[in-house]
Amino acid sequence: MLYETRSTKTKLLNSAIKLVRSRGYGATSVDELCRDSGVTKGAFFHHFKSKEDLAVSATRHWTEVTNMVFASAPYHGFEDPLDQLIGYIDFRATLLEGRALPESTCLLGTMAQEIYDSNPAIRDACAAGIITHADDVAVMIGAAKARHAPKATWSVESLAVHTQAVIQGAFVIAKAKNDVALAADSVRHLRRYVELLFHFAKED
Amino acid sequence: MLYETRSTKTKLLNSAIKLVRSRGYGATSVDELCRDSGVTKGAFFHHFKSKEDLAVSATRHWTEVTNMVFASAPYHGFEDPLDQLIGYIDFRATLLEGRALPESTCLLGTMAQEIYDSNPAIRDACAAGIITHADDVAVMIGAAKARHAPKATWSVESLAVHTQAVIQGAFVIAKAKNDVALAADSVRHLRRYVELLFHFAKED
DNA sequence: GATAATATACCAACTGGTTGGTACTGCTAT
DNA sequence: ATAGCAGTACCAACCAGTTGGTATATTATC
Repeated sequence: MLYETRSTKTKLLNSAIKLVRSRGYGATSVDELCRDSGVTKGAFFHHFKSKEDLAVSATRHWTEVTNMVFASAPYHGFEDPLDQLIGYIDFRATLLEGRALPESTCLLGTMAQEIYDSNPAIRDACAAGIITHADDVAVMIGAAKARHAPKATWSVESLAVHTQAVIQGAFVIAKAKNDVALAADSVRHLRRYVELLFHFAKED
Repeated sequence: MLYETRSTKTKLLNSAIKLVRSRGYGATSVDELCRDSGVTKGAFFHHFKSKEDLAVSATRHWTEVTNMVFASAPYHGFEDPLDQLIGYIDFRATLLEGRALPESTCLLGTMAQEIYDSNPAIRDACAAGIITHADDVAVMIGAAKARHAPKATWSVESLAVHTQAVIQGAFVIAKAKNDVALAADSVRHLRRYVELLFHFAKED
């Protein structure tokens, strides 16, 4: 086909992810988006009814892409769910290695932080993406708890959400100090927390 | 005095804190700032040479105000630095109670997330504020470590920064899900982490 | 299987409104 | 009276979104 509707749309979605991750939503203009993806403004508004619509679609696109990254990650190979969980955390740490800040951080957290009070549609789309991921983590945590810490009092869901909070917070600190290494530091603390949580449960 | 230069300036700073915390930096216009604080545009640019200048001043103002809040917090009364540290974390949790989201979250984290790649001046001002606070926490952690866990391998500074990362991340998640309670949840996990870290150190 | 009708993809120019910032004027305290 | 403060009017640049139109693709009709 000569009219590449799929590629025009994905080009815009990828530009949105790229630009919003470094400038934020508000500071990314439709014109910039068009320039970056080599698409005209007419084409933009043919595919998306508004800038907000693009943002919502971009969160979905982001969720799909990242889901694939995690689906093919090595930690799924471990038999013990606790090993999987620790493996997941380590995998998150490797995602921070040798990458520049804007390529390391999370689109969803960046946008949510900025628009949570003024744009419910985007905010909810971000929340959905984060929760989808947290639920995947919760499955590992649930299985690990059932096997290694059945009597522990902490909740599976709460710990899963906490893992995401730590990662999001690590990005904020890394951005403020302009240093990705700080994010890896916090992920290491998260790893230790999970280890302590299970190590401790095994003792009694 | 009739020309209240101090109050005009502080009115603008307070409006900046209020509006930026809910809309973000980019989406907060100079006109809105003026409207909210009942100040004219001429007065605005008399006191601040640019919108960016206001933002940098606002981070300093924010740091001063929050420093005073923490300085007068109850946890300083404890003799044992570990009690102080746990008390600090609990105090952070109480700051989340019964407050709406925009009044609970951190100006510095919100701004840093948004402008880190496009506005170094504001970014550095945010980092400075966060680090100032992390350093205060590091003092407690250092004293607690010296008394209760002198042989522990984790670094005082790294843990201090991590406490701030967790709190920042808690805000991001709370914003995405539009629920302050989620932030308190993560702060509780942070408390447990610190407890485990010290409890564990005491055992060997 | 040619043709007409319709739907989709795209484009450049433009619109009304907003942006951060400026120029200039007037007020008020000392 | 003069220096610092506040008010009004304004600007060029930019914003998201619309316009009227063309080019390509798909489908319906014969």
